[in-house]
Amino acid sequence: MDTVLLATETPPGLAARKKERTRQQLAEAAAQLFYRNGYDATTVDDIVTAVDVSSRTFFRYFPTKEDLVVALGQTSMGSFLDALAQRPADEALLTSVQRAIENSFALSWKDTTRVCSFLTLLHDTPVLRARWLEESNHNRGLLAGVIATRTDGDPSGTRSLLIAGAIILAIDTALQVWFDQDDEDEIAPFVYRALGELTTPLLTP
Amino acid sequence: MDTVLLATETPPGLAARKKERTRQQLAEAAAQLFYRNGYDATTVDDIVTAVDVSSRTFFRYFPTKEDLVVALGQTSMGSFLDALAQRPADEALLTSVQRAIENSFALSWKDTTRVCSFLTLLHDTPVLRARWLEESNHNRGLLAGVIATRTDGDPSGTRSLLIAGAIILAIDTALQVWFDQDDEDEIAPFVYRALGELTTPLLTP
DNA sequence: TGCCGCATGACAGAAACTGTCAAAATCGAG
DNA sequence: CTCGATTTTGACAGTTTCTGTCATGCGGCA
Repeated sequence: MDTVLLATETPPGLAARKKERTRQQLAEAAAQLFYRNGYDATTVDDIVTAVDVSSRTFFRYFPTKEDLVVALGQTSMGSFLDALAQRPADEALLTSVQRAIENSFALSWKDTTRVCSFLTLLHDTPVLRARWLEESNHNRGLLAGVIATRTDGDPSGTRSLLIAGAIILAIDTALQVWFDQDDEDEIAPFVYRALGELTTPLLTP
Repeated sequence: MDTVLLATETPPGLAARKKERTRQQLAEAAAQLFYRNGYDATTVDDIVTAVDVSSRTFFRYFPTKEDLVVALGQTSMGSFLDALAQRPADEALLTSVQRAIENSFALSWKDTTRVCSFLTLLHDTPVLRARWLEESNHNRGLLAGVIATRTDGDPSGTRSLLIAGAIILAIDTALQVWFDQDDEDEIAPFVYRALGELTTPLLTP
């Protein structure tokens, strides 16, 4: 059954490579057009013309035009969740989160100009902001699951959802603050500072 | 200049009343159709047919089909912000928020079936969830402004945004938890409980 | 080489919008 | 009440996103 793969360079066949290549081309062409002309002003037709595929093919790769942007912003949330899940459960959650970030998001955040371009796109395209928030909302559910296993609590209980939401919130807020005062500082410190705020009560009784 | 208005019953002219009436009719017809058939399955044509106006007119009242749902969910966020702004600045923020809620959201939350219908709509229509989150995100900015004036901090500083975000987060989470275990309990206690959680650190260092 | 499967392209069409312009209703003044 | 100005509406054409369908063709495999 299993063929021995020594040259794992390109495990899948030629067709699969071509497919992945087309996907990348679409994403890249779209990114350039979006950053140059804006999201709304860029039609799917513009994108497929640049890559020379049919518009029907585009929608086979990306269910909607918005999904294309989600793919662009694909920070490594999956890696983050994996990394977090593998931290020891008795470690302080803040520490676990920081360590997990170092092995996942931190890499994407190195490319500040890329992050800046992406945040600009979100900044002045309400529909994309909405889509991204929905993505964050989805991730919140996943994160709540991981957190619940650490405290063997209810993944859909108030506490888990609140903590997960707060972590996502801190990250998003940090990115926004970093973006607003756009010196070319590193992003990570902003995030760690925002996460640090969560160790103090947000409301005083 | 000013004509003396004794019968302030209907200050604006006949046209304005008619306009408002059409708006209400559109909203109500849409609500029924959405709740009955779902959001996606309901076309703008269905809605305008029910009210007997042209589809072009619909888009003069609501920029998009989504905005119609936002109007349906119009909880009194404006009232909440006003009420909060008028609380004494030296009062504990949690208390201020609770009092402000009592005079704004609490009223809308009385109609649990209505809230339930709306949350159901959000639950199984991703695009509406996204839109609603964007709305929440906008409100977060406004709330951060009010909070900043109390602590004379920076409205777009990390702390203000974080606190505002956490409050919105607590409310949304409470609504979701209430919705998931749908006994016909009152909503307010869920919200107050979630807000109470914010008085303890969400992360331990 | 020759067959199979899947990706692609070329349609046609639904549905959400938008611009434009003429008809109709409302309003304000005489 | 009438007339003209302003506003609201409807009709129409057009763009854009997105979907179903079906025939063509390329890559994979014997």
